[in-house]
Amino acid sequence: MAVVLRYQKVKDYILAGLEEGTWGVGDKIPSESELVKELGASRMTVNRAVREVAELGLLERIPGAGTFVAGQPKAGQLLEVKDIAIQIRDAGQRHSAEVIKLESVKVTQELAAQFENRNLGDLYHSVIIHKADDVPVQLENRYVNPLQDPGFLDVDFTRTTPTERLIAVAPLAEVEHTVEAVMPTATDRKLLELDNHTPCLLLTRRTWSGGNVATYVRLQYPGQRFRLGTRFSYRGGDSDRLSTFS
Amino acid sequence: MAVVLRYQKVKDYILAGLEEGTWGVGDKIPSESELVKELGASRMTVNRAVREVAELGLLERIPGAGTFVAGQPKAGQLLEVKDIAIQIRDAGQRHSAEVIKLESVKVTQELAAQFENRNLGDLYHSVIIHKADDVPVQLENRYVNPLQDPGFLDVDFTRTTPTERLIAVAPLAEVEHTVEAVMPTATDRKLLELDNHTPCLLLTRRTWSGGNVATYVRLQYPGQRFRLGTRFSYRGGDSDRLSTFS
DNA sequence: AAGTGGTCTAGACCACTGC
DNA sequence: CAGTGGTCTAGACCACTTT
Repeated sequence: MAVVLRYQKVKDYILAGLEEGTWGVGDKIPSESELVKELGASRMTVNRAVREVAELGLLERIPGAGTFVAGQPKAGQLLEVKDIAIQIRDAGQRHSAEVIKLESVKVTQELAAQFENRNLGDLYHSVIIHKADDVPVQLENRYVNPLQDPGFLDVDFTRTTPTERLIAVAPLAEVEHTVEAVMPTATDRKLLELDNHTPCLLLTRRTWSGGNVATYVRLQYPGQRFRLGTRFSYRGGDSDRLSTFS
Repeated sequence: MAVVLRYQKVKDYILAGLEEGTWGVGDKIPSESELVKELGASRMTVNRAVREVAELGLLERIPGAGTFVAGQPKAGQLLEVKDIAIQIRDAGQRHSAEVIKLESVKVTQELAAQFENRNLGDLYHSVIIHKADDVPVQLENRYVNPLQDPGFLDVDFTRTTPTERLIAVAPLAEVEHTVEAVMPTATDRKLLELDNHTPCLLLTRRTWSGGNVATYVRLQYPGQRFRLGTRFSYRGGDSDRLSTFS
């Protein structure tokens, strides 16, 4: 028999009540001291349990007043974006990369905006096609702040990925993500070996390190060959990634 | 002066060390008892701090061995999907809904698969266009398990959203999300008032309640008018949603 | 004034790892 | 074996809300 953790028991008690509708949206659930009495755990333990359920977005805690069932729970985190090479290998396929560009470029107005107008000199620019079993699945278009990684242009990106490189070099402090649907440009279409009618998932990411924008990336995934997703359970806690190639 | 919480101080100490590169990827950070000595907090407090940083994906804890700097931190949660009506209102726009269909339908083979083969009778089906200031921004195509909400067909969805309704009726236990890029069908294109060349973001969601699939939804967002995103800071903890209409 | 959540402490026992 | 993280307790003080 598996030993059941005490704070997990308390969490289960609350989650069961929520699922069975013992308390409806907006209702007040038992206070910490009541749960201490009912369940025989210490207050620290009860507090941790309730705090963790609240972090899922299922409860709202109001100091001085009580703990209430939340109306609009977080839908659960979606799209945990991992390094593409790892994603491909996790799916049991062979990752390979083709370096299209690896160069220093002048800062355009758009790039200056993305990098928040710091008076930087040139930027490093890389364009890489990532393939799963020789089929293109991601077009990576990346701009890197040279201050964060002066040696970026000398790396062999058929052997390592820019993501891997930058994590080792510049520990990140902040991340911004955006997802949208786009039609690829003619050049991008050729690189991804697509026909005229296939839309792409465009994932844009900016990362900060030491107060500066470290990198600005545009990741394009062919709509037909790639899907991102998550399955999330409020009970188990751990979510499965469903990043799938189809 | 803001009072600094003790566990927050410990978190900041660790995060600062990670950001400044005091410890590199794979390195062992000070043990809990060392941090207790260095920072003068109790072990419970230190434990909470380290645990929370580890939950961000920045550290890996190995019982008996130590705490180590993780190689591939989670990129941060992306796309917190909220009810469309709230998203639109948060953006300062007026939400309106047009109900295209609200009916009972026979179960097709594809639907049976999505609902995991339970021998259900018919399913409820709704098609709704959500508009921001009278511009269509989401096409919601939803199937509902009648067992979860027998009264679904009688609701006036120009006044409330299906999401809002179902949260009140069927507390959810599990959520699955998928995102991909697609070209809308001719009918969908008309409903969304789009031209021939605009791709859509397709967000598919299934929710479970009491062991059964409660609802299966396909949400289509015109690529040009909608983007989803998040900005996430490891320090502050709270992330900003960037769901934007453009 | 009573109740609530938010935090913190100084101990404790356990299972596990590494030497 | 000593060190590590994982958990738990029984107190405590505080600021706040509700009555």
